[in-house]
Order: sequence, then C-alpha cells, then structure tokens
Amino acid sequence: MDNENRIVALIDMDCFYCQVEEKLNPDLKGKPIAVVQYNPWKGGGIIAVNYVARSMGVTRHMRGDEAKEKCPDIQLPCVPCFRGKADISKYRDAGKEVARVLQKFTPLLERASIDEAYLDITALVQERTNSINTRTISRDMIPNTYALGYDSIDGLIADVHNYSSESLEFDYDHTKQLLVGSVIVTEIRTAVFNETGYRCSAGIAHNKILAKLVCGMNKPDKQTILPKHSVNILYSTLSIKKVKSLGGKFGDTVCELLKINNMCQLQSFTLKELQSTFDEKNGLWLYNIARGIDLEPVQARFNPKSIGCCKQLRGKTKNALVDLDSLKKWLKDLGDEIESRLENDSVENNRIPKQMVVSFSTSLRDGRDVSSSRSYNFSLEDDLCGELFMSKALELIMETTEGTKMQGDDKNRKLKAPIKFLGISVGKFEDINDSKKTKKILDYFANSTKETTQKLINLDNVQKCEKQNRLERNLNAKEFILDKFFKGTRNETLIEEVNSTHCINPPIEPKLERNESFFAQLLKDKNEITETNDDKTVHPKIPISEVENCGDVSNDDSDYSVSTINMEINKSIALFEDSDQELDRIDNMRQLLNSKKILGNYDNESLTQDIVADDSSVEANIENTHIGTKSLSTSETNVERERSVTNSVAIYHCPICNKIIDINKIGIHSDYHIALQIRDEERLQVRANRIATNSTKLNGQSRKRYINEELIKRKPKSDNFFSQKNDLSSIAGFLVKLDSAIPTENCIECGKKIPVNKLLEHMDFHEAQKLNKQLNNKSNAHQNGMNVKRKRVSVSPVKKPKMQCKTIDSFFK
DNA sequence: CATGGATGAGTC
DNA sequence: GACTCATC
Repeated sequence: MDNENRIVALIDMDCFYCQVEEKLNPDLKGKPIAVVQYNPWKGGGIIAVNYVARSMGVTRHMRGDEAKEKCPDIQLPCVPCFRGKADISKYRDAGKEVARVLQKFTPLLERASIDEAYLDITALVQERTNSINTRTISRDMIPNTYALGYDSIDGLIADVHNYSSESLEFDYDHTKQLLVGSVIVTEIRTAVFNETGYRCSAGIAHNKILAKLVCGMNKPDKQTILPKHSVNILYSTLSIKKVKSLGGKFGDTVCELLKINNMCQLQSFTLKELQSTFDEKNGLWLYNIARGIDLEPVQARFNPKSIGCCKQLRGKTKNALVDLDSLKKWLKDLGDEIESRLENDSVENNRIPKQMVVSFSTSLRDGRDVSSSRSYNFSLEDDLCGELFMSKALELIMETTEGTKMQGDDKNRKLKAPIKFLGISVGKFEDINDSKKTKKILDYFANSTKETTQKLINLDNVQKCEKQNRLERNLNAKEFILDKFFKGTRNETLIEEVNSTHCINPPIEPKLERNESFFAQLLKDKNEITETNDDKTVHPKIPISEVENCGDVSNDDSDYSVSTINMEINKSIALFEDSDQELDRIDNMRQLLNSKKILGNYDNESLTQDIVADDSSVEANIENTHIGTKSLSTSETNVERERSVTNSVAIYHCPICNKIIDINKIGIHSDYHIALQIRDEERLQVRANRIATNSTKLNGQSRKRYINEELIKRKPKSDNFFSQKNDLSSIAGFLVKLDSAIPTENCIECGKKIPVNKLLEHMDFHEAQKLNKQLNNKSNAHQNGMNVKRKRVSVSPVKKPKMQCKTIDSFFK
C-alpha cells in the first residue's frame, strides 16, 4: 500500500488522569481538579489538570500549593503510593480499557503511551468510501470536527461535495478520504465515550507525525483534520521543536546547524544538503517531513514490549543510596512490583520475559551522574519472582565497577558511590507455549498417564456431579478432556448420558456436524468412527501410555500427539488472544481482509432453511441457541463474489460467553473455550506450584508474598466455565462424534480435506492466522528507501483559506 | 532536592 | 549489550 496515502488517526485522551479520577469519584465532576503525586511537599507535583482548572490558570509543572492559590476550591486527588513510589496502575488499566475499545475498530493500532494510540484506518476508510456516497456526509455526522485551513468544517465538506476528478490542482480524493476518516473517528470516539465514559480528542491526517501535530489543536472532545494542502499553513508558524522526535537534542542541532527554527524554513534545503549536514537517513527524514511526508507505519502493537519500573532517589526523604541494605530494600520493592505486573501480564498475554535489565546511576564527586546498566537472560529454571529480580539485580550491580564496591565491614557496608537512580525492567517476551510451558506440559503428560488411567475407573462418580468431583479430585481440564476421550473408547454412550441427564440447555452438537473442529475430530478418532469418506488411512489409535512418545509428525491428519494438541490449543488461543474481544477482533479481521461490512442485524424470522432442514434436532435448539441470520452486505470485489455464496449466515448464542457466533465458527469457538480453559488451569497450577515451592524455599520464614487480588478474582472464571448450568455437559457436546456425509475439498492453504460447507470458514481461519502472525511479528518492514515519490511539491490551495492567522504555535503550549 | 516514572527507539 | 534520547 502506498505509504503516503494512508489515513492515520491519533486518539489522545483529554487530561486522562483527571478523567480517571472523576470516573472513580463522581463527586469531582464539574469541579476544578488536578492530579498530584507525592503531596507532602508543597502540595505535590501536578501531573494532570482538568479543563475547569485550566481555565483558572492551573498548569502542569505547578505544585499543588500553587494551584490552590490560583484556584482555591481546586480538588487535588493524589496518585497512590505503593512500595515507596507512585503507583499508576489504575491509569494504566483505564488506558487499556480505552485501547480495547479502539481495537474493536482496527487491529492496526499502536499504543503510543498510556493515553494515546495511533490507528491506521486506511482500510476502514476505503471500505466506507465504497459503501456510502460521500456526498451524503453532512456536518451533523461529524460534530466537534475541525479542519486546518478552513474556517469551519463546512468548507471542507463543500470541497468534497464539489469534488470532480477534473480538479487537477488539488488532490481532493485525499481530502475526501480524510472526511470519511473523520466520520469513522467520530464513531470511534463516540464508542470510547459510550463504553468507558472517557472523552478524547483526535488528529486525522495522512501519517503519524501530522496526526500528532493537529491532535492537540482542538481539545477537549474534539477532532482536527489536517488536509495535505493545509500542511504549509500549519508549518508557516510551526516551531521545529514541536515535531515529534525534534523536541530534544536532535531538534536543537537541526535548528543550530541550519540556523532556522520554523518548519517552513526546512523546505528550502535540498535533500543533498540535508543529507550532508546530517546523515543519509536523518537527512531524508527531514526532507520528507518538511513536506508533510512521514512514511513511518502504524505498528500493530497493543502490549508493551517491556515492563519496568524505576525510582529517582534524590531529595530529602529519598536520599541517594549509600549502604547495601537500602539498596537491597529498593531492589526488593522494584522486584516485587515487576513480579506483580508480570503476573497480570502472563495471564493476559500468555508470555514471560526472557531478559531483565537493571539500570542505575551514581553521582560522582564532581556532581556529574554516571549511569550504567546490566542485563541478565533468564534460564528455564529461573523462578520469576520478586526475590529473583532483587538478587540478580544486586549481583549485576555488584559486578560493575561504578562505585558499588563495598567499603567498611560487614555490618555497615557502604556503597562506594551513592546511587541516585535505580530501575529494573524485563523484556524480550516469549510466548509461554514456546518455552517453559511446552516443557511442563510434556512432563505433565509423561507423568500423568497412570493417574489418568486410575481416574477412568471412577468414571461413574464423575457423571453424578462432575463439577464437584472434578474439584475434589483436582481434575484439570486436560485430564478432563483425556477422560472424555478415553471414556469414549470404552463406552461410547457415556457422553450421551451426560448430555441427557445434565443438560439444561440443549447441547449444540448438531451444529458441530457442519463444522468439525479439531477437538471433535480427535474425539471422533478416539471413537474409531472413521467413516469419513476420504479418510483412507485409518488413524492409528494412540494408547494413552504412548502419548509421551508421539513425536511431532506434521502434515499428517492422524497426528494427535501432544505437540499437536498443544499446537492446536495455542492456535485456538492465539486466534482469540483477548478473551473479551475475540469475536469483535475476528470480525474486524474479516472486515479488514475482505473490506466487507458485516451488518449487525439479526433477523430471527428468516432462519436459513438449509440449517433447519439439515437436522431436526437443531430446530429444537433454536430457542435456546438463538439462531438467526446475519446478512452480509455485498460489494463487487472478487473476494466478495467468491464469498457471497452464502448471503446469510446463521448465528447462535454461545452459552459460555454469551457472544453471538457465526454458526460456521462453532468448532473454532468451542476449541477456543476449551483451549482457554486448559491454559488458565495450566497457569493457576504453575502459580500454585510456585507459591508452594517458594514458601518451602524460605525455610518457614514468614514472608509477605505478593498475592494478586485480581488473579484470585479471576480464578473462578475458569471454574465458571464448568459451573455454568450445564457447561460441563456442553463440553461433551462440543466433543461429540460426527458423521459427515458432506463432500470435501482440498484446502489450497494446508491441503487438508475440508467439508465444502465450511470451506469459507476454514479459509477465514487461515486468513486470520496469517494476519495474526503478521501483526505479532511486528517486523518493521518499512521500505524507507530513497525511492520516495513526491507527487506535489507546491501546495497552494485553489481557494484561499479564509482562516484568520492566529499563530499556530499558540495552539501548543 | 523538586515532573517522575514508563516506555520505545536509536547508536556505537 | 550498554547507553542515550525522546515523549507523555
């Protein structure tokens, strides 16, 4: 895609910390407030000011006391303190909440900070441009929208409405896209407000730098468009230092060497000049940005790449560290914080860090600071707890020469130089599946065969009260599934019995027939029902005792080895990484991939005939599963035509997560739930083991261990899965055997034979998988070559913008 | 004493 | 890998 013709939005929360405080304490609404941290000294440092307080002259960088002078009735909520430092986790969580809403619109979202995200909405704009007549866009569809270079948004709308392809002077097409983009961004901002209660502002332009530049021009709760032809209007008064990445030393150098300080002055230098003054890369970058071109792609990144915490140790109360004990104490606190944040992260993102970095700075006698850092790569055996972080960090610091050699005797050891800054961060994350987990699962399977066999003997009890027994016997999901499999081989009727005796909601197996999932296939095989037409090879049955010996035989349908099961679990989860958003995301991916809008109208009356006709038992389930149809709008692309074989898709309500699901996705969806369940139990187990081993490690010493409340709250979530009404039997339902007399076709992607009626869904799976891979392999594949095509150098508007030139700098503080 | 952390990216 | 820069 042409990097110059993207539509990029920067969403920025308005005085975010204040909004979070207001939401948490509605009494604050409408009052002047400023969020402070560390209030003991002069009322604390202000880090956010709401608009009421701003109007009274309160700004950041003030102390709380100052703010009180300017605005006596100002409220000063304080950032909580934990382990001796400001704890911003509630803002972090709120930021994530917002980002989740944004993510529903596009996976091409780059979180730039706790309260900012870039969205590449090019695909959404294209899709919308195709589906609506842009001339129908009116001002009431984009309230609070401003366009640079126009007195009001009406001017820009008029430009677009009067657009004709003969207008050569201007590329109105770009303007049109921005207008459509602003409609979408309005929808996005509305969704953010409706779903979180937070207000935000946005900048809409063709790239990140420009979107960022205009985002703050109208605030709060407003959005600003920067059309290409208005870039020079902006630049005419814009200080170089306002441009992202030119705000620091490099920006100073640019201004000094070129003897300029304004963006428009930058345009007078040739590429050669800039490249000889700076280096090739920076020269090109400056040359481009002077013309409003920024090729930097929006990276698909939701989660941070590193998690760290640090502490400045200056001032009266937090003196620079001079002795070993205080160093240990701070490292312990930092390590504990890392640990607790990692706990959350591992549950949410299924990953663990492979590296930690400890950094610190010491002050020399001449007053200068010297900073230093050391890294450590975790090994498989390392137990990622606060103690580990502390002890490793301490080791690393001790190994350095910078002022940490001990002086004095053992009792009163002093550091050679005072430490003024300490930080620990962890990064180089890896999927849990790839490392520790695989090993653990393999170990587990190797050891569990006996137990599992033993459990089979007690199956009768299991049926009576599955959940309770399961808890009592501490049967985890994996064993549960194994139980089901082997129960099947021994007594095929058991599953049916479970269904009929425990089902409150009817099972959904009829739908499974049209959608053979991996787990269903696995079950089917265990049942030795291999009537599937084209499966010439009879799958070798894998006795449980041999499970551990099964290698990874890929490309073989009959490979139900542990590694394949794990792979499938991971695939299922990877597809739906975020449990809250899974379906939205899939739908978004589909939309993105196919530029198709999925209309959200569920028409219960026009049930698709083929589905009802197919199996009479479905009919009986309709009430409970809410089957309806979801129509897909059609457009004229090729993909579209191929896909529009089915013009309507049946849906059902998943009893577990309550989401509406494409009936063709039940297999994948149920796999997802099972996989999620297995994963969660896995994690809880690992955690439980760790807590157990840790307490023994400490020789009974009483030790305050961090226990994450949220995790404990989360724990029932996995139990919920089974405890909800008949969910236990629903699982059996998921895994029920299938008889498919449906013809198959070879998938061009994987070569597998796929029943024709679920080929579309199968292809979706591949596409989603690819996209997912792409997104996660943020291989910064920008082609920032020298081959930058510049279409228009001069940008002078046809119509003189009627804007009275308030200096644009004044928009920036 | 007095924006303080957090984070990502670039450079050597 | 260590260190510096830049941003909010």
